[in-house]
Amino acid sequence: MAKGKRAAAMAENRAKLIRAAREAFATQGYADASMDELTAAVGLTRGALYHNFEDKKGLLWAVVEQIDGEMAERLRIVREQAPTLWQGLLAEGSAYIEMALEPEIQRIILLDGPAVLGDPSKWPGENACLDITMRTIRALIEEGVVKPVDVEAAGRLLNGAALSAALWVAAADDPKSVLNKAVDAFRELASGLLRKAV
Amino acid sequence: MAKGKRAAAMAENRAKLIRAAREAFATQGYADASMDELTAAVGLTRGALYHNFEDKKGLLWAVVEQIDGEMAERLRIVREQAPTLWQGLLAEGSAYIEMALEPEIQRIILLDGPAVLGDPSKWPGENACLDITMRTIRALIEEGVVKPVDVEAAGRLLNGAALSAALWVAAADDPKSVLNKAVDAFRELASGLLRKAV
DNA sequence: TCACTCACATACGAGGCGTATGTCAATAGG
DNA sequence: CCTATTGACATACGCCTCGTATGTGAGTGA
Repeated sequence: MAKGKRAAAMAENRAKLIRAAREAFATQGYADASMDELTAAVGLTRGALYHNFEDKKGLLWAVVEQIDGEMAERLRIVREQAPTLWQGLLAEGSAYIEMALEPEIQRIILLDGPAVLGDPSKWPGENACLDITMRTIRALIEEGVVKPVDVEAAGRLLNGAALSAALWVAAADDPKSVLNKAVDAFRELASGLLRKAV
Repeated sequence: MAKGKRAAAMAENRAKLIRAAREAFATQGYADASMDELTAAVGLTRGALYHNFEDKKGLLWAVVEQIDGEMAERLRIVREQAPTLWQGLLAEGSAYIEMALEPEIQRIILLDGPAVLGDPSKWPGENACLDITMRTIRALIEEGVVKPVDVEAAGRLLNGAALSAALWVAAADDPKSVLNKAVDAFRELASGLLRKAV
């Protein structure tokens, strides 16, 4: 029964490397993160890295997948706690904007990810955040609350608006007041999807 | 009067390097563009590069400034040709989406630029595109066509939506039909800013 | 004509990535 | 219980790239 000993150790090391990579990529950026330092920080060498992952890019893939999954889960919870679908959509947008304030998400998911791995919409897990937004919009159209727009188009543009807002807020000198303006503007834009004005 | 001989040659070489950099950065991406190859392609060495620009990043700055200026000029023309301000705003958005189809703009301005140089809103020239959008929105508010929203917030979110749409279109298998959907959705979202629905 | 400047080339060192090779513990089989 | 094999990881090497320090020759002013 001592069969899983090596597999367990390997999973442990994979997790350690991903944890270290999240830290390094978030603080130094992908390009400036040294694989030697990163692996040494958790008591390993680059040997472990190239054995567990394809290459440096492969490690970024793993990190991105993990963070993306966490974000999707958080958005799901926010949406489900809202009293109506429409308010859920708005809450999702706000939550997304606020999440992008976190340096880890901002740097890895919003900046380096697209630059290194290409268009996020083609990431495996298919950008779980977008998926959730689209599902909500589809339901709202069926409810008759939202105009019969193209679901994917609306979802992507809403996400893009939220993303832009997030980057703006993150770079602002006074994030708090800017955050309010951004969320307000997001709601105004989103209301353009409504069948009739509120 | 043969005073400008060296200065003229220098300006020439600067231009050549920027041209080569636009080509290299657009096709290979910033990280994978070799400065040796890039300079050799125009008959120079890295010596010229580090003399004319601060470093590799400095060359990217120069390229970004040039492209940004061109984009702003194109958007200005589009806006001025529209019959009304509101239609000008929509036309700007569409034009922006279409511009992001160009690999050069997509790769350099939308992907590598933010990742390497940081938040575009803090670029010198202050992101001329955004500036134009904001001016238009301000005018529309004064006309009473648009709700009294925060100008910067609305401008940024609109730009973000357009950018997202552009990346989507660029990565699509069928850019043409996707472009239509994207532009439609953009108009719907933008209409959320209107004082009364159209 | 001569000294000086400066735009650019050349030479050098440091560091990073990817791969080929080595090593030792964990398993499987007899 | 002993041995062979696997596989996870470490070590060592080569190649490339960036940035800088130094060299050089054409242009410039007196």
